[in-house]
Formats: sequence, structure tokens, C-alpha cells
Amino acid sequence: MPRTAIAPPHALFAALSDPTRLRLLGLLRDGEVCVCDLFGALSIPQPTASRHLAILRRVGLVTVRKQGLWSYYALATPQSELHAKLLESLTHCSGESADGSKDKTRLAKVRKARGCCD
Amino acid sequence: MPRTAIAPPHALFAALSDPTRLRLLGLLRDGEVCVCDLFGALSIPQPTASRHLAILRRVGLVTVRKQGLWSYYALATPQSELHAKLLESLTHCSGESADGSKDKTRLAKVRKARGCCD
DNA sequence: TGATTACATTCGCTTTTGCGAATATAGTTG
DNA sequence: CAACTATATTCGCAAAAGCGAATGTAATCA
Repeated sequence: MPRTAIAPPHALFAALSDPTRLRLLGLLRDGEVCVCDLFGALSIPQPTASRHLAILRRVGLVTVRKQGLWSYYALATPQSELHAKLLESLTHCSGESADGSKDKTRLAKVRKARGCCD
Repeated sequence: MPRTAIAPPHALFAALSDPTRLRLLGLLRDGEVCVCDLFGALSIPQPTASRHLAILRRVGLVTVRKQGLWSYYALATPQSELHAKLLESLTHCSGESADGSKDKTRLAKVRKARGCCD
């Protein structure tokens, strides 16, 4: 799945077919977030977060901005109508066991603790 | 995934993460279709169609109506906002290489040939 | 009842996916 | 340059998904 090609529909759905990736995307809906904050908020190992973010990146759902030692991930601007619809659908993926808002709360907490990311 | 429980978001996306299942759903957008017409139109083995339809059924994306010897599949009415959004997104899944409109053409052809289904 | 038709399920196998652990890379700082 | 930090990638393995082939099941018909 080269960066230059547009991912086929089934690949986009596949990228969204994992709970951890949906949680990551949920945290990105309010703007870009540093990797350390992401895996901190979700309480998952760093390599796990990196691998999932790579999957989202390969299908063009997220973008990275590297600044110094940190990587800031953000939702990509839609490349197709399907992509746009899927972004809309993300709005309805956090109702699950109310943990979407809990993740955001923990993200805020992690950010205040500020162990990294300028 | 019992019929009574609502499938979690990631399970819905997983059900849509296969090209064959997207093609099947594409054929159902205009109304219910008999299994024999479905696998005929897509030129796939009958057990393959049945297995994919079972996956879509288990997450509540399609329903079956059995009439005599035939099974008619149809898109299920949305059970959640996410479900509704995903149905909308199906509209934008036919641009893929094997084109959804070609499948529909072949469905019409298979239906005229009428080897089965009243 | 036995044969046929339409569909569903199971089996054996290969491919893919996800994870933890370890390692690699690349900026940063002393 | 060496040590450190943030992130990415690789490895080995276990679990899951998909497929073709075969088999099971239930309704229909002779």
C-alpha cells in the first residue's frame, strides 16, 4: 500500500476494524496529538501505538508531522467521498462503553503531566 | 456475536473490510436478492457467498427472508447511528476496479436467465 | 419415499493479523 | 562523540480470516 496510491474501500474499512485504532482516531478528532500522549492516554505499549498508527498512515487516514524528537499525528483531510463519510462515522464510535470520553479525559491528564512534547 | 447483541463498531468495520462483501452489499442496495442470483452475478462459488452473507448477518448488516427453497437477503434497517452512516458510505464503494455497476449489470442478466427463484 | 434443488456449514489448509519483546533509527543533549 | 529520548521496525508466535472441497439440511417434487 504505497503512500501515493489511494487505498481501496475494503482497505479503509480494514484499517478501522480494530478497537485500538478506533480509540486512537477518537483522540485525534480534536486536533494533532504527540505519540507519547497517545500511548499514554490509552495505556498501551509504545510499539503497539506506533504499529497501529503506521497502519492508519498507510491507508491515508492520518498524517504525521515530525518536529524535532516528536511525531504529531492528525486526521488526514479526506481524499475521497468515502474517506469523508468514514470520518463522519467516527463520531458514532465512541459511545461504546463510554470509553471514548474517558480516553479524552486521560489524554488531558497525560498532557498536563507533561513528561515530553514541548 | 449473537443476533440479539449489537455489534461493536470495530466489528461492523471488519464486516465491511472484504471486497467480496462490499460487492454483495452493493447488489443489495436496490432491494432484496436471492442467494443464487448473488453468487451468479459475482461469479463466485455458492459456499463462498453463503459464508460472506453469514458474516454480514451476524453483525446485523443484512437480513434473510426465507421463502420455500430460496433465501432472499436485504440490507437491514439501521440499528444505530453508526450503522446508518456506514450504509451511506456504501454509496461510495463502487468506484473500485471491479466496478459496482458491472456487478449490477450482471445481476440483471442473471435474473433474466432465471434458472431459479420464482 | 427417494431424488432434486437451494442454501448452510464443516474441514483442512494457507495467509494475514496482532502482540510482546527486542532491536533499530534519528534527533538531542552533555 | 557518547548517552539519552522519542519513535519506528523486526522477530517469533498464537489467533483469526479466507478459500476450495466436501458434507449437511431442509423444502420441493416425482
